[in-house]
Amino acid sequence: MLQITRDGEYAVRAVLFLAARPEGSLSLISEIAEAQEVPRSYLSKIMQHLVKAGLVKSRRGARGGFHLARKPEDITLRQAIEAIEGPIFLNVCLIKKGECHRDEFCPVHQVWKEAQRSLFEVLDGKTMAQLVEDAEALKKTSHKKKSSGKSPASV
Amino acid sequence: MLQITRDGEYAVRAVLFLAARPEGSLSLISEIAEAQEVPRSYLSKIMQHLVKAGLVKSRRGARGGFHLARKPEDITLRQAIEAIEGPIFLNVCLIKKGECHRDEFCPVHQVWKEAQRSLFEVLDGKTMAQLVEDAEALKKTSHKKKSSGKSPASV
DNA sequence: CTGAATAGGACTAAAATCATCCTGAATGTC
DNA sequence: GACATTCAGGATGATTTTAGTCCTATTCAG
Repeated sequence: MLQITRDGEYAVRAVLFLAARPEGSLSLISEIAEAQEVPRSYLSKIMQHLVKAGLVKSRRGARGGFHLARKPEDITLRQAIEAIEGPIFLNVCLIKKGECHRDEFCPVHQVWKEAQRSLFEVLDGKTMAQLVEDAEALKKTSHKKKSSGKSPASV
Repeated sequence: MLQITRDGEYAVRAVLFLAARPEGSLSLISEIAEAQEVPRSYLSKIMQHLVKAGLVKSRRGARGGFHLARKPEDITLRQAIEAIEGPIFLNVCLIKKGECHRDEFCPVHQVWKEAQRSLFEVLDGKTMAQLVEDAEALKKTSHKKKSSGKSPASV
């Protein structure tokens, strides 16, 4: 449907949550699930995939939990998504050469290629570190809004 | 899956086929289906949708068929796709304000917005008229390749 | 040993995807 | 008017994906 699945969305939320934690600390599934509003049992699967994909590391048993396998500035939004959803292809004809025999003469093929490149540019351009910063900036903005009221009458 | 469906792909092929025909001529479903390698009975559904979406007009009965409702230069790739797939939203949080209550503080929301804008820029930027031109250029290139051989040794 | 955590498999309901087939309605031709 | 030709539209269906839940096994700290 040309839309990322809940899996992808949840994965991003989870990775982003871990990125915002102090380095070295472990987070529990239940913590992440609650904070990011993801069904706990479902998130469990997602985390497993993230571990397998090498984005996240886990420790079992008491005092276990999850933490990022790399620094937040070394994980892009696209990587988080593709870790769960697999490689993104806007159209089947982009999967690999020869996947669609029409690509030789199909003028739309090139456009899909360009569209995908353009999408990747955005998704590759955002790291988890940047997103954490953005989140902090947003928090401040919404705080200001609430505390200062609607009209900033008093200068 | 962040991928257009066959529906979308088939719709684009059908519209593109009609765009390449001389103005005023009618095309049969079977013609389009064969030329564009789309299952005939399936294409029938797609054409119905395209008619309802106002991109294509149809005439029933003997000597009936389909033709574009507008000039090829007035139909963009995105319009052809969305006529069948409905509006594109890369993430549910983009559907409308309030669809996702997290958008106020979610730093990823803005990135999706930008990603979608970037995708639309490409898809809006190609008209059926341009694609027909591209197709003609491609035909010439592949022809040249065949006739001139692999290595252009003789200068 | 025990309790706390993740790992992983089995299972499921609902929806989407990708079609096919048949009947009905419209329309040009003889 | 009968008839052949086309599109319109509904019913049906197999398969896959989506979005989960639940239970058991494994691991590990204390």
